[in-house]
Amino acid sequence: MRDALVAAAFRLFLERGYEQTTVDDIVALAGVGRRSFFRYFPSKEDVVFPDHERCLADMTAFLAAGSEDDPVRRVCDAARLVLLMYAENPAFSVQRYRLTKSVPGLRAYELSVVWRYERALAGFLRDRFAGLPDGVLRADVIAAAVVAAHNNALRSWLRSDGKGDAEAAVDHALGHVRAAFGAGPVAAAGEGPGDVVVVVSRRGAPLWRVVQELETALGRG
Amino acid sequence: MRDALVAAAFRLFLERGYEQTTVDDIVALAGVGRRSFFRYFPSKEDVVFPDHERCLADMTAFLAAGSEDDPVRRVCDAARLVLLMYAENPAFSVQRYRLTKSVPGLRAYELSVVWRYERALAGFLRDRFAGLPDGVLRADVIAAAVVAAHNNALRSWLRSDGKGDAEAAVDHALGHVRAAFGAGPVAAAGEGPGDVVVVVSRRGAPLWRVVQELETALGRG
DNA sequence: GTACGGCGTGCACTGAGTGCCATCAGTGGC
DNA sequence: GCCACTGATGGCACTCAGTGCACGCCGTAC
Repeated sequence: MRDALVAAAFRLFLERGYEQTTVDDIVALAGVGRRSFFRYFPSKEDVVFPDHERCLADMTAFLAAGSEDDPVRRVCDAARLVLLMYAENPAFSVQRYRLTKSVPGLRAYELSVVWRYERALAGFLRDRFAGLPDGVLRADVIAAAVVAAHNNALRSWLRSDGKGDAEAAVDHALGHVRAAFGAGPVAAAGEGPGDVVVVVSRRGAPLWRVVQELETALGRG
Repeated sequence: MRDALVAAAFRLFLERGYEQTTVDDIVALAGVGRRSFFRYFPSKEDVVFPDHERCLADMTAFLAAGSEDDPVRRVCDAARLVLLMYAENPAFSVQRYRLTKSVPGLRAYELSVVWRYERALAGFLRDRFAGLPDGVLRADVIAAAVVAAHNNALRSWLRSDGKGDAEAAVDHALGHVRAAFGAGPVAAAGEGPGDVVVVVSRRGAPLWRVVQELETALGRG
């Protein structure tokens, strides 16, 4: 029933446009009652993004489950889950992309979906950075950067009709973020019994990362 | 007339909530015709953000006007314009913040407004980075980071009822972004013999002192 | 058979947003 | 004084998304 509604909706959206299609048209084509539509989709916009709810749950679970040394890497991996969802069904994703690009209402709705992903990532980072100076700020900024990089790669893949290697593009884009925020000092040696800590860093490395490494080395993580 | 509508709308929104207030209620209180409301505000949500259109135009003009050596600095300055708009009328901004925080529909609308700011910043950076490798990606990521940092500072200022120094908070937040992205990738990669910094610290040394030393060593006073 | 809970459906209603036309003030030309 | 013209406003009717409610259908338990 859900699938039938989605199929009918997309057929009409592509045929005559999103705003020119009423919910009555959709349910008529799908052969179900109008009231049932709103049982499966809280709004007309939701039928365009039928799988984001599940994907968001997957991401939340992924973040809650594993723990890695580098939270930035973990968050990048979480973002990749979204790409995988899009890549599961390239034809559908490309159609939807064209739709959302041209309909302001859908673009606004997509923003709120992306926002929820971003908040999930930021929440994870906030926990990891708790106690660090400006931890919340860093978490928010890194989450925004990860989402922006991911979306940049995703959108160019969608613009090319799903041709090309989406995973490689996203990896490349996220690599930039990790270079800016994730790759900190080359080394930090402070684990030994002595009372001296040595940190080696490249010039231009992000200060936050250096400080984080320092704190760990100094025993304040 | 615009102002009268905004005033009436906010009075009712605060009194009985956004969703419990109909457009008819607003125009009745303002003493104007219902049709006139939609002449001034394309939707009920727009009355909550009556000055963003102007602010967006200001930002676009600001970006189009001046040219500075460092595009990242320019973009950060542009973001400050938004803060200034909020700071112009702290009481109103705080009220609106409470409203948008608690009403999902308004939060979604705000996202689309923020998105337009972000696209303005990203567009500026895309022009400046045109031709550079991954220029578009870099532009999008930096714009997102700037917006996230700005919003982080802005929101904590709003949460504190407009007490405290908003400008300082935003400057601090944007400083982090400029620290991460201000020095371009070429400089960050480091060339020449002096691109490695070694810091030696005693365990138990005050962290702020270590950071101070680091900043000096990394060339970021 | 009967009671019950879940699912789909029809109906009526609210409220946002729009198109169309009437009204009215201000303005310039004659 | 009179007449067009223009722009801002108001009123009215309409579409359509979304909701609350109650009804019917069906499979299961007892």
